[in-house]
Amino acid sequence: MPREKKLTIRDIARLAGVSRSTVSLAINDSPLINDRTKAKVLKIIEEVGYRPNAMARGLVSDTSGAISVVVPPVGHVFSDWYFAESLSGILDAASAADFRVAIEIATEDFKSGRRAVQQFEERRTDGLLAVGALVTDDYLERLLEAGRPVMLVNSELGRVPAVIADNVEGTVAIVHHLASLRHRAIAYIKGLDITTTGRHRDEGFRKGLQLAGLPFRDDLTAFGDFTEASGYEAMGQLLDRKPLPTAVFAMNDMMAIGAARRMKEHGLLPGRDIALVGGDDAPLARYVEPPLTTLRQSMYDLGAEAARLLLKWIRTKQPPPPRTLLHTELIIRESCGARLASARRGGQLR
Amino acid sequence: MPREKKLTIRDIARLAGVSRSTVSLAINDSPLINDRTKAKVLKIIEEVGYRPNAMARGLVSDTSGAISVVVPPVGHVFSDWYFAESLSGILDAASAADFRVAIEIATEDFKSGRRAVQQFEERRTDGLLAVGALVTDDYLERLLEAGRPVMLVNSELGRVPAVIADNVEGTVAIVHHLASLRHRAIAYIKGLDITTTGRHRDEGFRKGLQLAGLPFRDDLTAFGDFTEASGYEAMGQLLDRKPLPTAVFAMNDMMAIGAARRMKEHGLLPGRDIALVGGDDAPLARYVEPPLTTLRQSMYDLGAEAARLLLKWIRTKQPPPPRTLLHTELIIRESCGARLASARRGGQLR
DNA sequence: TTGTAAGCGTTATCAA
DNA sequence: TTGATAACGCTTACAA
Repeated sequence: MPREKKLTIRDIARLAGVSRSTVSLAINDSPLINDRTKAKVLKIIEEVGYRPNAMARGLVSDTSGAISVVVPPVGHVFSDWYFAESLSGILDAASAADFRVAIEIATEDFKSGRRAVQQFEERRTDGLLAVGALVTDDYLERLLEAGRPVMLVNSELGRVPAVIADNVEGTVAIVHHLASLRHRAIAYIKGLDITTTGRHRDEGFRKGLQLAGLPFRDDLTAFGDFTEASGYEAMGQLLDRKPLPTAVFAMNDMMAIGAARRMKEHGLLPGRDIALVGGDDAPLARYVEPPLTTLRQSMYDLGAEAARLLLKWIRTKQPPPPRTLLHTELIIRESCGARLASARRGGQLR
Repeated sequence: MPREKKLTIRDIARLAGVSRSTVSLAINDSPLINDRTKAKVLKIIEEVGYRPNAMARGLVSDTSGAISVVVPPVGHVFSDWYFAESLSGILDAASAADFRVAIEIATEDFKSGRRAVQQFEERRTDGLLAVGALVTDDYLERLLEAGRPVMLVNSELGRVPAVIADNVEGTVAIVHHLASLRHRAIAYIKGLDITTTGRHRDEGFRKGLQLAGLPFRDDLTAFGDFTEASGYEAMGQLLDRKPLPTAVFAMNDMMAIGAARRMKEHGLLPGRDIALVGGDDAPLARYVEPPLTTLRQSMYDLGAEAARLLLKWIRTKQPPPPRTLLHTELIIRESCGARLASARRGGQLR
């Protein structure tokens, strides 16, 4: 069992026969140091396996070399893949810049501001990234006002810089697609108004109808809360309408999946008897039957881009632009793959 | 914009009219300090919103107050939910103990040992938790030998302490269940040998057959790599067997889902014509058709328990027991819900 | 019970 | 180009 070696910069200085400050210059690749001296010092550092103490460095530089990612508490409307994918993007971008990533849970305690502010005041973090923040999370705005580097991943909140998916444009594309399939009566399963994504999809849906020359129909609108169960319930209401809508847009995939279950219980097969579109491109979307047409927003890309902007902000002290939009992509699968006319002929999909 | 206040222990000392060390004693709730003095100091700290600099504290105490979680690089055999659930458990347990959690990606660079060791040598982390480590990740053993607190979540590796699900017992229960449904010819879709979970399920499957008095049949064994596609392929091979097996055990859910797809293409409905069991209880398992019978191992519990043991290790300097087993649970759903006899009568499930 | 002073391991300033 | 030396903000003997 190798004994706990605890090398410091003094040891290196002694071994190299130079002073501590010379070692420091070598470590930090300063132009003030002679190449020969630097090489000699670095060689010794390599040999003995010395690593500078991050705490001591941080104490002097007043930085931590870490950013925090705030995630919603478990049980939130965003399911795991959403968080996991954005975290992957954040991790990759941060690691590339040699930053560490710490995770924080957005408990009420944290959001009340106390704990969030503390992370900065204790110099534990250099910046903060909020994934899946709600429009009610105003603690982020307070951090921003206090001059802290704070960014949002796929949500909007006051003047806090954000990287978001262009769900308005994407949902317009959904309606356009349905309209091009000759659908005139498009039902709508709307989610909650607390997420930016939801609000943008609502905006896009209405805009899309307008562009297609279709009216927004309250009688074809039902409400859910982003869960599978709420989609099932909402679809139940829509099935009472006469005549039935020929297409349904559910604001997210889980509600769409719930709606599909209700449709099938009612003897209607999505994609053959009725068109169904969701949103998110959750992993599940391609496995349900029939596979779900949906709107893909790459959470990985959103997370990575947000991390890059945050790190640049930390480095340069210059805040990024308030909004960075990333494209969404309409993923067409069997749940609305066929034209309405051919669907009516009862053609088997898949 | 409130200006950047940067309070130090000196400011508090001055405001409270005491010395810096007295403030320190108050912060750390020392018994050496007078209650009145402590109250006075803490009141001022509260009022002005002072927070001790974590770097300075860490420099003195030689601890970071953070643990690292090492996760496999994206694209690994474990899908996102696996990581996301265990991370949730780890986060909850660590937060409860007022520890922070930093994420590291197990890149080759990291695993080579250099980066992993550096995290400790730079005093950035007090302990390390590896989720989904492979049996080839021997850098963890080297860390352990160097006296670092290191634990495994649901894998085994040398003498590194681990918290794992009892997949042997669980898989025995699967075979027992199938045998009790009168299945005698149980086909087997085996995954890779690089995961502990896989090896334990293999062990449990063989043990289960033995207990049921059934032979292990090479001719009913096919191989996959834990992916949906590989399950699909493996099932294709098994469908060539005459007579067909009446039941199939796939080592994990994704392979089982692939197998189900192949069965259906072949005109066989899992749960009616053939019994199918997977493993993991992935979120997807309950949404596929028919819903999949599977073996649940709570990754949340495994993560939380591992974090608790790691933190205790850090606190007490006493390593935990080498193995902590957590129970698995057989989740019976439609894919093998009926007895073979009734299934043969063609009864509609669900 | 409180205060003084000596570190902790770096970086930065300023002479040499 | 290099080497003393003074911060950085805190904890902890040791003294008072």
